[in-house]
Amino acid sequence: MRVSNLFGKTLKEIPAEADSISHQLLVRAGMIQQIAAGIYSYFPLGWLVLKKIEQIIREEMDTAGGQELMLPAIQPFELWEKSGRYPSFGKALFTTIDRKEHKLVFGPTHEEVITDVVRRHVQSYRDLPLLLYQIQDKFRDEPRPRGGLLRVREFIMKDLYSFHANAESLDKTYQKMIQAYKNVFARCGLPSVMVEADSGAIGGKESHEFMLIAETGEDEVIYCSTCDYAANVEKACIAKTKIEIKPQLPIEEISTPNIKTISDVAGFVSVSTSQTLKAVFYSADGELVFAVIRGDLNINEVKLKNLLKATELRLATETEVKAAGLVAGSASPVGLQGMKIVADNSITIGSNFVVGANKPDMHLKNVNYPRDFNVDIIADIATARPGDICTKCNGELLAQQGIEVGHIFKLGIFLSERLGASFLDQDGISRPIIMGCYGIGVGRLLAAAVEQNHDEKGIIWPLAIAPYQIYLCALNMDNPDVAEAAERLYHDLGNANLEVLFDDREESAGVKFNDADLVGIPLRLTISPRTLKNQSVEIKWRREKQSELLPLQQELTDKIKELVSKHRKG
RNA sequence: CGGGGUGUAGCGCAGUGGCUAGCGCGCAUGGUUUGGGACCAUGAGGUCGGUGGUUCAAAUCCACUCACCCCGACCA
Repeated sequence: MRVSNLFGKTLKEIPAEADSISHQLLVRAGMIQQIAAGIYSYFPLGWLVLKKIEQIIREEMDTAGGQELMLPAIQPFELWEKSGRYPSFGKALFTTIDRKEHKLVFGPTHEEVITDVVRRHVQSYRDLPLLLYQIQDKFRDEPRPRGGLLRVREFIMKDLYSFHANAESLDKTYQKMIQAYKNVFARCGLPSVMVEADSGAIGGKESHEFMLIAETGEDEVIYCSTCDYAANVEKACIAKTKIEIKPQLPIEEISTPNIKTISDVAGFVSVSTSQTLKAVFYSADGELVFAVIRGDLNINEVKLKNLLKATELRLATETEVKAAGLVAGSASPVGLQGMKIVADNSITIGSNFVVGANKPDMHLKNVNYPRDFNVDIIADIATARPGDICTKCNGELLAQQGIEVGHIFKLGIFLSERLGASFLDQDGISRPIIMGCYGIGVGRLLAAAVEQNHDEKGIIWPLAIAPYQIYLCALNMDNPDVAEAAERLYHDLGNANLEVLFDDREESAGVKFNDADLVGIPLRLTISPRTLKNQSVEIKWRREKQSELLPLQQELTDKIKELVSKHRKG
């Protein structure tokens, strides 16, 4: 492709709307353009990258036994009523009504449709297992799209759905997909980490996410400094520090004027925060819930939400708290009635706690569970933090920001049961099909690649997903010798099946070099009167500072081809 | 949905009631340049987000409204 013909212009200035690095660079490089909040067009350079990522994904899915198909973007709302997932998607589910007043959904994902497809075609265990995938546009009416391509409403996603006669078969495929995902990210040249994950609205039991580590990531990854444990903070478990259990002392009421926070209370009574209990109030689908946890820990709202099987969980408002007769800052599970109490299991690790007294400016000392209060549910609802202890090996946990680019789930049978997808087993008994699903956000992966690979000049594409492998930069195109040598090289490189973006514009060297750096093509070749004087071309990798001269001769294209393939392997 | 912000040329911005709405980038034409975003000259390009109001007079003041961005809520 010649730059003089390429659709899409580079920009010198940072677009006002773009905040994240990847958004700024992708717009400045002329790769994407926003048309509405969270809705983008892909221009040729951006689309080329996307197609390369898609191709790598396709090859890995095919290798893993997947078959690609295409599913409708618009789906009947009834499918979502049947699956029962309508409430958990809530307003993100984008619906419309056709001329016959029939309610339709723009697919936010395709489990419902694919299950319906499979339901009609699978009758026997002999038809299983089955791995079907699609790469296409989906739409979620996100409350707040942000960060350019990092969180959009219309997005391209690869989803593979697997169908099984038994759990072993699902396990086998799940492992295969883990390997396929690792291959995909490795082949893209993007280091990834796999972490244990919460399965969220999608449902299901076991679930893992694939993250690209980047400072700007929205997700927090907790990982162990010594073993291989890694989990999304939403899911991560910690070994709660043991505290010596002392003989239980009688409860004592103490005056604590104007003392509300845990650290103030602990300081006032001269105990560590781990000898206090913290109370937090939530509204779970409208019901007030009293959550209690040891004072040195924080509540993990995702764990709490899952535990309560709540669709909506938020902190209770001040008004709601007052109306329930609770005293913020001095609340206590002791003597509390008329509301659900959920406790973190840390309240059993410790003794003689300091808690609120349910009276203003008063606290209680020496409170012990279960001697002094009862709870409705006791479970792990604590948030992991860096510095906490790993449950697997007692190592120290650390945290990093990551961008979620893939998520895989063992769905089980809840969808196939609800949608009536069953098969006859060897004994002629009808059973629900066991399912798994495996997604990759293709556009987000592209953006995450930029977040991970850039410098102050622009993007630095990994070779495997770069829109072109080579940026051929001809300086002084009005010089016939330059023009001729550049045209010949462009032609030869093309014949050697190298992907070349040929900057044939009559622009100054600075403009061309800056554009080359901005667009981020891995290898730059420069031809100019200066290089021709030496019968050579200049060659420079985008990631490196140094350039070198290669002699302009017959073997040049072979030499470049070799460099490119060596770079790809290295 | 709550809080904050921004809408003026393709892009980035200036313009707080008064003449024909400006500047930079980009674009067009001509010329001089030519290894890290060159220079000179000339030129094209505007429903000032929209609607309604106040006024002799509105990009500018008021009301409503729409869009976009940021923080939070939310989020495979």
